[in-house]
Amino acid sequence: MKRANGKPAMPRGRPREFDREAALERAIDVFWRHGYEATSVSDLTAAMGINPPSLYAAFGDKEKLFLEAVERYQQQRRRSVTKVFDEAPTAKEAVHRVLQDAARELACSSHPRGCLLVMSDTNCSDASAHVQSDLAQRRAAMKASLKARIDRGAAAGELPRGTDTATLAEFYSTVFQGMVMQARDGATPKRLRATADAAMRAWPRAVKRS
Amino acid sequence: MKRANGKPAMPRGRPREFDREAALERAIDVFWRHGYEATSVSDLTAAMGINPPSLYAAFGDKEKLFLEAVERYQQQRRRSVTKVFDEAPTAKEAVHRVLQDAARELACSSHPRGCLLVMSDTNCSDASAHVQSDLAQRRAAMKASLKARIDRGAAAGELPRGTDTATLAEFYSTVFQGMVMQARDGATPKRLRATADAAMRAWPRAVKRS
DNA sequence: CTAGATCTATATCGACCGCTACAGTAATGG
DNA sequence: CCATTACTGTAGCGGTCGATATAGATCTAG
Repeated sequence: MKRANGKPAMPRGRPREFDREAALERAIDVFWRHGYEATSVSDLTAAMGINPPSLYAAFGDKEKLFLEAVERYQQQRRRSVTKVFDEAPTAKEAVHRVLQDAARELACSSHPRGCLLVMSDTNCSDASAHVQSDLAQRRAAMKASLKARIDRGAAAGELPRGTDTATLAEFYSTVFQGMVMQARDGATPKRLRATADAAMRAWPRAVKRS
Repeated sequence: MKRANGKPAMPRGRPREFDREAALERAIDVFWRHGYEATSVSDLTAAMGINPPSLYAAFGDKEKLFLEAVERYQQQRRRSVTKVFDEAPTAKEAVHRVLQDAARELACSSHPRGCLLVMSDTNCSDASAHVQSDLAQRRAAMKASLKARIDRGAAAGELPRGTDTATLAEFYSTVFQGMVMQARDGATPKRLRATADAAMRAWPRAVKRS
């Protein structure tokens, strides 16, 4: 609820001293590294450079902070994927480029390995069921957007008649999630890239027409 | 340190009242469901039907209990996979059958979804680094045994010359781990099977010789 | 039967969890 | 200036964590 017009219209009282967005970025990094449950509020406040009351005033509680971190994280990823989906001339090339980008990003040294949406998926108690279902929805949405891009390619005649695009989307989602785990286990970008290239050999080939 | 000779040679003192192996099976189930860190000793004692001192006397501590559970779990899986590797006539069929078995087992209703070796992989703090490295070694061993089977097929001339068997093994390990995550997200055995079949289309084809 | 060992169950231990009450401080609008 | 507001850091809430001290019960060895 920041100001959006020309006038300052500062909120009353003493303004916040820390940068909310910068703090959120720090929180993303910690959650990315350790997941939701394994990250303590102490870890967060230490990394964000603030005290617990400031965290709770600015973000609500640990769960709201996590969900906001996930939303921000995913906005950035979605932008990148959407760009590839739009620019790639064919569905096959779109999928290939997304996997290649993943191979580079999942083991990039400038941020934690793996994917924030997957990092909190396992090793969780019943207490975080609400968070789990939110993450599951987001993963399902990713799969759906992948299927939509493949369907677009199918409509353009890029795929053999009767190709099961749902299965195809599910397969490449599976490969992506597997690559996340491989990255967690120390796979290099080069190894991940080789895996991505191997996966593309499963793309349906047009039956020879003669 | 049980007796191994003919004589009873009972250990001194009051014998344990609960069945150690049955309790371990219960522990496997709980760890399988929630992973290592997210499982509390209270969860374990409740499921095993024993009290904390009995657990610590019989298994050492939570970490030793987990490692023993993992070892027992993996022995069973290894036996199944080894059988398939030995019986399948070709490497391709071996890999296909392992993935098909996984599709059935990962979403089987008679036990928790997913794979115990993967369930504790994410969402973990630095405190369990020792456990993490143990699990990573086991996953690496699985990948190595897969590569060994593929190499055997390559030696038998089943694969095109110059095929990168390491990449092939890594790709199918990636698919398996991805299937684990899909199973966690509610994929049915039928959907997993479709994904496994899709993955087999990436198997190298012999170049036409004309 | 006694001595010794190890089981059982209860009742904690200190440490940390997510979270907040409190007091002091600093910036605002009027 | 004052009154209001919401920040700041400290200190601590009830609860749970992994792990144990303790005491009584129950087994074997001699």
